[in-house]
Amino acid sequence: MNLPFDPTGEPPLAHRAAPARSPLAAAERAAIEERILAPLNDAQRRAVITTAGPLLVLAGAGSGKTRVITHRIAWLIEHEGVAPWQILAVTFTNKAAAEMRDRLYEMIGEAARDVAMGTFHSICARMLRRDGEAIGLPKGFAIYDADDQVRVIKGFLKEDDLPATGETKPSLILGAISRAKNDGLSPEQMEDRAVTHHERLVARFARRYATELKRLDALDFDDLLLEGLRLLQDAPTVAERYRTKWQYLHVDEYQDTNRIQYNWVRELAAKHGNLCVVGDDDQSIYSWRGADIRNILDFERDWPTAEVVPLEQNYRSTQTILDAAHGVVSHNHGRKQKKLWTELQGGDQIRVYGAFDAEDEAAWIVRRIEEASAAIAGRRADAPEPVSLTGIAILYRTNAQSRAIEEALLRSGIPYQLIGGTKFYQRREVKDALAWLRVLRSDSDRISYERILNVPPRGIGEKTIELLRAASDPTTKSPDGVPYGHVIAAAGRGEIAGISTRARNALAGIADVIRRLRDRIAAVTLPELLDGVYSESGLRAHLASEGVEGEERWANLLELRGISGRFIELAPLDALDRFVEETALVADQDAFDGDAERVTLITLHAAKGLEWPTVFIAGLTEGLFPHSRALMDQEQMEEERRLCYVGITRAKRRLSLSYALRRGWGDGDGTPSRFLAEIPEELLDVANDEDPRADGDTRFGRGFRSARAGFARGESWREGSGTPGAPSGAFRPGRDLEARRRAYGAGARSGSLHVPDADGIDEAPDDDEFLGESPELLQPVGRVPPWAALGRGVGASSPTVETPVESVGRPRVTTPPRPRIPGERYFRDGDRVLHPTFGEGIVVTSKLTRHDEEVTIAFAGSGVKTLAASIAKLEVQG
DNA sequence: CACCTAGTACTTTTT
DNA sequence: GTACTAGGTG
Repeated sequence: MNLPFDPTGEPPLAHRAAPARSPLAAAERAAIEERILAPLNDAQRRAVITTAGPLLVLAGAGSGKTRVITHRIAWLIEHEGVAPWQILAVTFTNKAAAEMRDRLYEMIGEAARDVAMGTFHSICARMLRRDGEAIGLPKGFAIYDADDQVRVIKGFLKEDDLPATGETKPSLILGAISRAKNDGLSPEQMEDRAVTHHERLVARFARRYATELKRLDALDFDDLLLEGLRLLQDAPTVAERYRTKWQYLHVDEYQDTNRIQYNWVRELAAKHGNLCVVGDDDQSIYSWRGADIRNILDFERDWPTAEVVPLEQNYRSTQTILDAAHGVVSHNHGRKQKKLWTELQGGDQIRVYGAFDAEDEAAWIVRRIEEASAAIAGRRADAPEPVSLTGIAILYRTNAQSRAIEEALLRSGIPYQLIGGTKFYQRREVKDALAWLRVLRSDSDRISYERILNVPPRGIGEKTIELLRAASDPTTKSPDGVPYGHVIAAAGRGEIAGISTRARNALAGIADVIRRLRDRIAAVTLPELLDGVYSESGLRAHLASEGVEGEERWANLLELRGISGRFIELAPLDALDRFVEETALVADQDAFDGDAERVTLITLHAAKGLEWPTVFIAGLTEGLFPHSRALMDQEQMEEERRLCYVGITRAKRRLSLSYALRRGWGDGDGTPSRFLAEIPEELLDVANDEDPRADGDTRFGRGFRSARAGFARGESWREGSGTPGAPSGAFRPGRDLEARRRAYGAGARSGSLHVPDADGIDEAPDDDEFLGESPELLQPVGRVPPWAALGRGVGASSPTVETPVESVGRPRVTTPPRPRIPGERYFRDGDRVLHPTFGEGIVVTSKLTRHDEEVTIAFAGSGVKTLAASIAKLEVQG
């Protein structure tokens, strides 16, 4: 999380003139010029010193755009004498903003703190927090995420007795509402334009949704932008203040801005026109979120005096990688013609592997990583360069693909960090705790109240909630409705008929807890407030009685408490506000740690803006990547292609592309992706080219060469041309495929040694032929618990484990307990531990929190868990 | 009212 | 393989 900056505050909003610019001595000036401009090429330099008026920087992948923005800001401050707080930089993620601030800090020191930086969402949120009242917004509005939104819609569906599936699926309705909002349509306009039955239905929901959010004092993500824009349009005094304050505007990833964001920027820049946007039309991958690629394509039309600076020298990748990326993206139409170049001629060929299935694919990736990291230990003389795990990333199209890869990594003991997936702030217990905090700030936030009412279970069920809701809804007596918090207090006093005694007592208890916690807010720190929430809400006791799952959740709550400590310098009420706000706006990517000695697992979308020496892209089959939803649509297909371009250009030195001939449930038919066919063949090193269909097996995709030839002839595949889920019995893969699957497949998973596969084929593999082909494949997997080497560091030899696997979970040796020293970690990386339920595991890492130690453990059968040492009954094994 | 089970439907990407 | 739902039981 990016620590406090106040977009409006220090220095105060009241307009101040820029500090009087004392004329710089010539020598001083020359020194600044040298320091800021010397590291730049000609084009970058031009972008940095062009400070007045509109500027479009067309920055190809890896061409140093972040560097241009930071140097430009440094230039503005040091050379042009602009005050830091007169500069605004909008980035795509909070992480990017934090990084930019760090880099700027290195260049110019303390002044970096005062530059306004953040995402569109976070900047708007803070402006609205401060000035929202000017357009009638409540001071303490809540920010609703996808989960909260779904709850609102589900409430409607319940009222109407409609199913939450099919055409009234909440996410579908919300998607339609969001699109309309981003197109600037009001619910009324939606209704007017609705033609189909479904459009009318969505329009009605949109109207209801808007009314309801207003009543709940809540804004969703779209509202933050819309209201942010409205603030600039409808509150002239406020708008004028911001326009005067922010004299120099920067927008990164401009190709991914939507219409609302575009208008917001235009409003801010209206007066001075000092607007620098940086982007690359080839990297536009968010049209589904309303991003409008025309914003960048038409910039010169919108700002006729704009200067345009193309950055075409790439500093990141080898020529081979750039040629591959260009090979793919040049199949798109309507792009700004450009071709990146690099001084790094040549480079390793791009490896391509056609795997049997997703497990085989993951295993292949793991082997390549092991090979490369063996080079660190100096085991491989021919290794090109040592590789650290920090420098390796595995990219994929959908989050679901991470599972197979995670399992393979876990098995081989390679540490990894997963970006995305189930996010910390979306976990149930974390959201529950945050709901408690939100409730403390607001009487209206019904969604949050309903979240906490029965967590832990207090005998408040659907019926009670219905009564509460009815009491809260507008009536003739109270046309605006009654705030939910008041209703709860009233119900606790027995003023609402029909509520059971049990529920009534529970509600009185909740009202009482809320009252007590509210009294305490101003007097205690945020972590202490959370302690109060945990104990008085009963959350803590509840989790303690929930066994192992409870431990894990409790660990998350401790983590949340730890995070809340970052706001400790602020006044308690502000700290609460900021904490609740920022936890609502954190992005996945914000969790990425670029220094951790771990392999990174990440979606292609989230990988934008990042880079690694070694990159794997997995799942390159038709239907998965390009995704099936793009197969019929030219525009969407082009976006998939840009996504592929983004993926390829993340790699600095080595790139591997892989696909699986057979995938599970419907995500692709196993035909190698057309993107593979679009890369010039001489750049590729095809490790495996089997074509099961040549043997008449239609359960698999075509082989690489056959597919390539097919694409060259203009053939196309549609989803389903393979036959995933074909009737069993037809399954007759070539024996080498079968053997590979056996070596890597189900039988080796998660410590259980032998599971007959789903097809019932359970004959002995033809080991001889198999071993002859690649002897290492049978090695540890399937013979020893695969997780045996966990936590021992990469490149270390796997320890021999004599224990038969059947005995896993039973202690063999018991050693005297290790002394517990306060303030020091008790568990060490690599410790073998025993847990009453999860069985045996290896400590991956642990860290101290204020009152406890959180231990991350890889268990044989249950995966990786983080447990609180004080609660979990963990035994260290000898 | 809470918990369990079995059955069903569904899978993009995210601030 | 999972996430969610409905329906039954305690």
